[in-house]
Amino acid sequence: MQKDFKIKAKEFDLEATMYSGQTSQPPWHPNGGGYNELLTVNNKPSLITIKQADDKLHITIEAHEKIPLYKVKERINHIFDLKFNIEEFYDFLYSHPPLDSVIDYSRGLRLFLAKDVFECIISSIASANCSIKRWTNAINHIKRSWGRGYQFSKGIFYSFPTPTILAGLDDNSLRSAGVGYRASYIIRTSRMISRIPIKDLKRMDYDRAFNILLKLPGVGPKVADCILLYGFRKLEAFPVDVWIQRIMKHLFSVDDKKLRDFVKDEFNDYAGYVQLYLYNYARKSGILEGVQ
DNA sequence: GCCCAGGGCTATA
DNA sequence: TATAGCCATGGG
Repeated sequence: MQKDFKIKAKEFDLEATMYSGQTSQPPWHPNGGGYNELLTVNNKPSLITIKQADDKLHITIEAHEKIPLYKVKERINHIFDLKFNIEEFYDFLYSHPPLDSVIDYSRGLRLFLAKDVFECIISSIASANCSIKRWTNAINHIKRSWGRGYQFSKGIFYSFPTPTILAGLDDNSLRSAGVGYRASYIIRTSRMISRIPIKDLKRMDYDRAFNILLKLPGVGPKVADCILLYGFRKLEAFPVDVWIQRIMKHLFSVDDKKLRDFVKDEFNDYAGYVQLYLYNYARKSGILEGVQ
Protein backbone atom coordinates (compact mmCIF):
# COMPACT_ATOMS: atom_id res chain seq x y z
CA MET A 1 0.00 0.00 0.00
CA GLN A 2 1.11 3.57 -0.67
CA LYS A 3 -0.69 6.65 0.63
CA ASP A 4 0.01 10.26 1.32
CA PHE A 5 -1.56 12.99 3.37
CA LYS A 6 -0.78 16.30 5.03
CA ILE A 7 -0.89 17.45 8.60
CA LYS A 8 -0.82 20.95 10.03
CA ALA A 9 2.38 21.89 11.82
CA LYS A 10 2.54 25.53 12.83
CA GLU A 11 5.53 26.93 14.68
CA PHE A 12 7.58 23.90 13.72
CA ASP A 13 11.01 23.61 12.09
CA LEU A 14 11.51 20.02 10.95
CA GLU A 15 15.15 20.43 9.92
CA ALA A 16 16.17 22.21 13.12
CA THR A 17 14.44 19.54 15.18
CA MET A 18 15.93 16.70 13.15
CA TYR A 19 19.51 17.96 13.63
CA SER A 20 19.22 19.25 17.20
CA GLY A 21 21.17 16.31 18.64
CA GLN A 22 18.40 14.98 20.87
CA THR A 23 19.34 11.50 22.02
CA SER A 24 16.08 9.77 21.11
CA GLN A 25 17.56 8.59 17.80
CA PRO A 26 19.86 9.68 14.96
CA PRO A 27 18.45 12.09 12.36
CA TRP A 28 16.20 10.41 9.82
CA HIS A 29 17.58 9.68 6.34
CA PRO A 30 17.57 12.86 4.22
CA ASN A 31 16.12 12.48 0.75
CA GLY A 32 15.23 15.25 -1.67
CA GLY A 33 14.40 17.86 0.93
CA GLY A 34 12.49 15.33 3.03
CA TYR A 35 13.39 12.48 5.36
CA ASN A 36 12.79 8.73 5.30
CA GLU A 37 12.50 6.44 8.29
CA LEU A 38 11.17 3.04 9.21
CA LEU A 39 8.28 3.22 11.63
CA THR A 40 6.46 0.31 13.19
CA VAL A 41 2.75 1.07 13.21
CA ASN A 42 0.34 -1.50 14.66
CA ASN A 43 3.27 -3.89 14.73
CA LYS A 44 3.67 -3.50 10.98
CA PRO A 45 6.81 -2.03 9.42
CA SER A 46 6.20 0.97 7.19
CA LEU A 47 8.43 3.48 5.47
CA ILE A 48 7.54 7.06 6.30
CA THR A 49 8.62 9.98 4.17
CA ILE A 50 8.16 13.39 5.75
CA LYS A 51 8.67 16.74 4.09
CA GLN A 52 7.90 20.23 5.30
CA ALA A 53 6.29 22.87 3.12
CA ASP A 54 5.18 26.07 4.83
CA ASP A 55 3.12 25.14 7.83
CA LYS A 56 2.26 21.69 6.60
CA LEU A 57 3.95 18.32 6.68
CA HIS A 58 3.60 16.09 3.65
CA ILE A 59 3.65 12.46 4.72
CA THR A 60 4.00 9.42 2.49
CA ILE A 61 3.55 5.87 3.75
CA GLU A 62 4.77 2.75 2.04
CA ALA A 63 3.82 -0.55 3.66
CA HIS A 64 3.41 -4.17 2.73
CA GLU A 65 0.22 -4.46 4.73
CA LYS A 66 -2.63 -2.04 5.25
CA ILE A 67 -2.12 0.48 8.02
CA PRO A 68 -4.72 2.91 9.39
CA LEU A 69 -3.72 6.47 8.45
CA TYR A 70 -4.88 8.00 11.71
CA LYS A 71 -2.37 5.79 13.54
CA VAL A 72 0.48 7.17 11.45
CA LYS A 73 -0.81 10.68 12.05
CA GLU A 74 -0.83 10.02 15.79
CA ARG A 75 2.74 8.77 15.67
CA ILE A 76 4.01 11.78 13.72
CA ASN A 77 2.18 14.17 16.04
CA HIS A 78 3.77 12.41 18.98
CA ILE A 79 7.34 12.10 17.66
CA PHE A 80 7.59 15.81 16.83
CA ASP A 81 5.42 16.86 19.78
CA LEU A 82 3.17 18.82 17.46
CA LYS A 83 0.35 19.13 20.00
CA PHE A 84 2.61 20.99 22.42
CA ASN A 85 1.44 24.57 22.79
CA ILE A 86 4.64 26.28 21.80
CA GLU A 87 3.12 29.79 21.69
CA GLU A 88 2.34 29.46 25.37
CA PHE A 89 5.92 28.34 25.97
CA TYR A 90 7.20 31.41 24.11
CA ASP A 91 4.99 33.58 26.33
CA PHE A 92 6.68 31.97 29.31
CA LEU A 93 10.12 32.74 27.86
CA TYR A 94 9.19 36.34 27.03
CA SER A 95 7.97 36.93 30.57
CA HIS A 96 11.10 35.42 32.12
CA PRO A 97 14.15 37.37 30.99
CA PRO A 98 16.89 36.63 30.16
CA LEU A 99 15.17 33.60 28.65
CA ASP A 100 13.39 35.82 26.11
CA SER A 101 16.63 36.10 24.14
CA VAL A 102 16.86 32.38 23.32
CA ILE A 103 13.79 32.22 21.07
CA ASP A 104 15.31 33.77 17.95
CA TYR A 105 17.99 31.04 17.78
CA SER A 106 15.55 28.13 17.88
CA ARG A 107 12.11 29.18 16.70
CA GLY A 108 10.09 26.11 15.74
CA LEU A 109 12.36 23.70 17.55
CA ARG A 110 10.40 20.95 19.27
CA LEU A 111 11.07 17.70 21.06
CA PHE A 112 12.22 14.86 18.81
CA LEU A 113 10.63 11.99 20.72
CA ALA A 114 11.60 8.33 20.58
CA LYS A 115 9.99 6.06 18.02
CA ASP A 116 11.48 3.23 20.05
CA VAL A 117 12.19 3.78 23.75
CA PHE A 118 14.94 1.16 23.86
CA GLU A 119 16.73 2.90 20.99
CA CYS A 120 16.53 6.11 23.02
CA ILE A 121 18.05 4.45 26.10
CA ILE A 122 20.98 3.06 24.14
CA SER A 123 21.48 6.28 22.15
CA SER A 124 21.56 8.26 25.39
CA ILE A 125 24.15 5.92 26.92
CA ALA A 126 26.21 6.07 23.73
CA SER A 127 26.11 9.88 23.73
CA ALA A 128 27.97 10.27 27.02
CA ASN A 129 31.35 11.96 26.55
CA CYS A 130 30.91 11.47 22.81
CA SER A 131 30.25 13.86 19.92
CA ILE A 132 26.80 13.93 18.33
CA LYS A 133 28.29 12.91 15.01
CA ARG A 134 29.99 9.90 16.50
CA TRP A 135 27.09 8.49 18.55
CA THR A 136 24.60 8.92 15.69
CA ASN A 137 26.97 7.06 13.37
CA ALA A 138 27.34 4.32 15.98
CA ILE A 139 23.58 3.92 16.40
CA ASN A 140 23.13 3.68 12.62
CA HIS A 141 25.89 1.08 12.58
CA ILE A 142 24.12 -0.94 15.29
CA LYS A 143 20.88 -0.81 13.29
CA ARG A 144 22.55 -2.06 10.10
CA SER A 145 24.44 -4.80 11.92
CA TRP A 146 21.86 -6.23 14.30
CA GLY A 147 18.51 -4.68 13.43
CA ARG A 148 16.01 -6.23 11.10
CA GLY A 149 16.10 -5.01 7.50
CA TYR A 150 12.95 -4.29 5.50
CA GLN A 151 12.95 -3.78 1.77
CA PHE A 152 11.06 -0.80 0.32
CA SER A 153 11.11 0.89 -3.05
CA LYS A 154 13.63 3.41 -1.67
CA GLY A 155 15.94 0.73 -0.33
CA ILE A 156 16.45 -1.33 2.80
CA PHE A 157 15.69 0.26 6.15
CA TYR A 158 16.64 -1.22 9.52
CA SER A 159 14.84 -1.33 12.84
CA PHE A 160 16.73 -0.92 16.11
CA PRO A 161 17.56 -4.37 17.55
CA THR A 162 15.67 -5.70 20.56
CA PRO A 163 17.18 -5.76 24.09
CA THR A 164 17.55 -9.54 23.83
CA ILE A 165 19.70 -9.27 20.72
CA LEU A 166 22.06 -6.66 22.19
CA ALA A 167 22.19 -8.56 25.49
CA GLY A 168 23.59 -11.56 23.62
CA LEU A 169 26.49 -9.70 21.99
CA ASP A 170 30.04 -9.84 23.27
CA ASP A 171 31.97 -6.72 24.11
CA ASN A 172 34.31 -6.74 21.11
CA SER A 173 31.69 -7.14 18.42
CA LEU A 174 29.63 -4.27 19.81
CA ARG A 175 32.75 -2.11 19.91
CA SER A 176 33.04 -2.54 16.18
CA ALA A 177 30.05 -0.20 15.92
CA GLY A 178 32.21 2.58 17.38
CA VAL A 179 30.75 2.91 20.87
CA GLY A 180 34.14 2.44 22.58
CA TYR A 181 34.18 1.55 26.27
CA ARG A 182 30.41 2.13 26.45
CA ALA A 183 29.93 -1.32 24.88
CA SER A 184 29.84 -3.07 28.24
CA TYR A 185 27.35 -0.52 29.61
CA ILE A 186 25.09 -1.13 26.63
CA ILE A 187 25.26 -4.92 26.93
CA ARG A 188 24.67 -4.94 30.69
CA THR A 189 21.82 -2.46 30.43
CA SER A 190 20.26 -4.55 27.66
CA ARG A 191 20.38 -7.60 29.93
CA MET A 192 18.60 -5.72 32.70
CA ILE A 193 16.08 -4.12 30.36
CA SER A 194 15.05 -7.42 28.80
CA ARG A 195 13.89 -8.48 32.27
CA ILE A 196 12.35 -5.18 33.38
CA PRO A 197 9.09 -3.71 32.05
CA ILE A 198 10.45 -0.33 30.97
CA LYS A 199 7.04 0.75 29.71
CA ASP A 200 6.03 1.15 33.36
CA LEU A 201 8.31 4.18 33.55
CA LYS A 202 5.83 6.11 31.44
CA ARG A 203 3.20 5.93 34.17
CA MET A 204 5.58 6.69 37.03
CA ASP A 205 6.19 10.17 38.33
CA TYR A 206 9.45 11.84 37.36
CA ASP A 207 11.42 11.26 40.58
CA ARG A 208 10.60 7.57 40.82
CA ALA A 209 11.44 6.90 37.17
CA PHE A 210 14.67 8.92 37.52
CA ASN A 211 15.90 6.82 40.43
CA ILE A 212 15.11 3.56 38.66
CA LEU A 213 17.02 4.62 35.54
CA LEU A 214 20.09 5.49 37.64
CA LYS A 215 20.46 1.79 38.40
CA LEU A 216 21.26 1.02 34.75
CA PRO A 217 24.98 0.80 33.88
CA GLY A 218 26.11 3.86 31.93
CA VAL A 219 23.14 5.91 33.13
CA GLY A 220 23.94 8.88 35.36
CA PRO A 221 21.84 11.99 36.04
CA LYS A 222 22.33 13.56 32.60
CA VAL A 223 21.58 10.40 30.63
CA ALA A 224 18.60 9.56 32.86
CA ASP A 225 17.13 12.99 32.16
CA CYS A 226 17.68 12.52 28.41
CA ILE A 227 15.81 9.22 28.55
CA LEU A 228 12.97 10.74 30.55
CA LEU A 229 12.66 13.79 28.31
CA TYR A 230 13.26 12.38 24.82
CA GLY A 231 12.05 8.86 25.52
CA PHE A 232 9.12 9.34 27.87
CA ARG A 233 8.24 13.00 27.43
CA LYS A 234 8.68 13.86 31.08
CA LEU A 235 8.69 17.61 30.60
CA GLU A 236 10.19 18.29 34.06
CA ALA A 237 13.41 16.56 33.01
CA PHE A 238 16.35 18.94 32.50
CA PRO A 239 19.46 17.15 31.17
CA VAL A 240 22.50 18.98 32.51
CA ASP A 241 25.63 18.71 30.37
CA VAL A 242 28.67 20.96 30.16
CA TRP A 243 26.90 23.45 27.87
CA ILE A 244 23.91 23.74 30.18
CA GLN A 245 26.18 24.20 33.19
CA ARG A 246 28.02 27.02 31.49
CA ILE A 247 24.96 28.81 30.15
CA MET A 248 23.07 28.53 33.44
CA LYS A 249 26.00 29.96 35.32
CA HIS A 250 26.30 32.73 32.77
CA LEU A 251 22.62 33.68 32.69
CA PHE A 252 21.50 32.99 36.25
CA SER A 253 24.72 32.62 38.29
CA VAL A 254 23.54 29.30 39.69
CA ASP A 255 26.20 26.87 40.75
CA ASP A 256 25.95 23.21 39.85
CA LYS A 257 24.86 21.98 43.27
CA LYS A 258 21.77 24.16 43.41
CA LEU A 259 20.92 23.69 39.75
CA ARG A 260 18.31 20.94 40.09
CA ASP A 261 16.35 22.80 42.76
CA PHE A 262 16.57 26.06 40.85
CA VAL A 263 15.24 24.45 37.68
CA LYS A 264 12.40 22.74 39.52
CA ASP A 265 11.30 26.00 41.14
CA GLU A 266 11.76 28.34 38.19
CA PHE A 267 10.96 26.27 35.11
CA ASN A 268 8.64 23.56 36.41
CA ASP A 269 7.00 21.69 33.53
CA TYR A 270 8.79 23.86 30.97
CA ALA A 271 12.18 22.63 32.18
CA GLY A 272 12.67 20.21 29.28
CA TYR A 273 11.85 22.78 26.63
CA VAL A 274 13.90 25.46 28.37
CA GLN A 275 16.84 23.04 28.29
CA LEU A 276 16.30 22.39 24.59
CA TYR A 277 16.37 26.09 23.77
CA LEU A 278 19.23 26.89 26.16
CA TYR A 279 21.42 24.17 24.66
CA ASN A 280 20.90 25.58 21.19
CA TYR A 281 21.44 29.11 22.43
CA ALA A 282 24.64 28.20 24.27
CA ARG A 283 26.11 26.59 21.16
CA LYS A 284 24.86 28.87 18.42
CA SER A 285 24.77 32.37 19.86
CA GLY A 286 28.49 32.53 20.62
CA ILE A 287 27.64 34.19 23.91
CA LEU A 288 29.88 31.78 25.81
CA GLU A 289 32.95 32.48 23.73
CA GLY A 290 35.70 33.61 26.03
CA VAL A 291 33.75 32.33 29.02
CA GLN A 292 35.10 29.19 30.61
C1' DG B 1 49.26 13.93 15.00
C1' DC B 2 46.50 16.55 18.39
C1' DC B 3 42.39 17.58 20.80
C1' DC B 4 37.84 17.11 22.25
C1' DA B 5 33.33 15.09 22.65
C1' DG B 6 25.42 16.72 25.17
C1' DG B 7 29.44 11.88 31.37
C1' DG B 8 29.78 7.92 34.22
C1' DC B 9 32.53 4.76 37.02
C1' DT B 10 35.80 3.77 40.41
C1' DA B 11 39.11 4.52 43.93
C1' DT B 12 40.57 7.49 47.53
C1' DA B 13 40.06 10.60 51.71
C1' DT C 1 29.50 12.64 50.68
C1' DA C 2 33.02 14.84 47.60
C1' DT C 3 36.55 15.15 44.22
C1' DA C 4 40.22 13.25 40.80
C1' DG C 5 41.64 10.34 37.26
C1' DC C 6 40.39 7.33 33.89
C1' DC C 7 37.97 5.68 30.01
C1' DA C 8 37.91 4.23 23.75
C1' DT C 9 37.95 6.24 19.62
C1' DG C 10 35.72 8.83 15.69
C1' DG C 11 35.70 13.32 13.76
C1' DG C 12 37.35 18.08 13.14
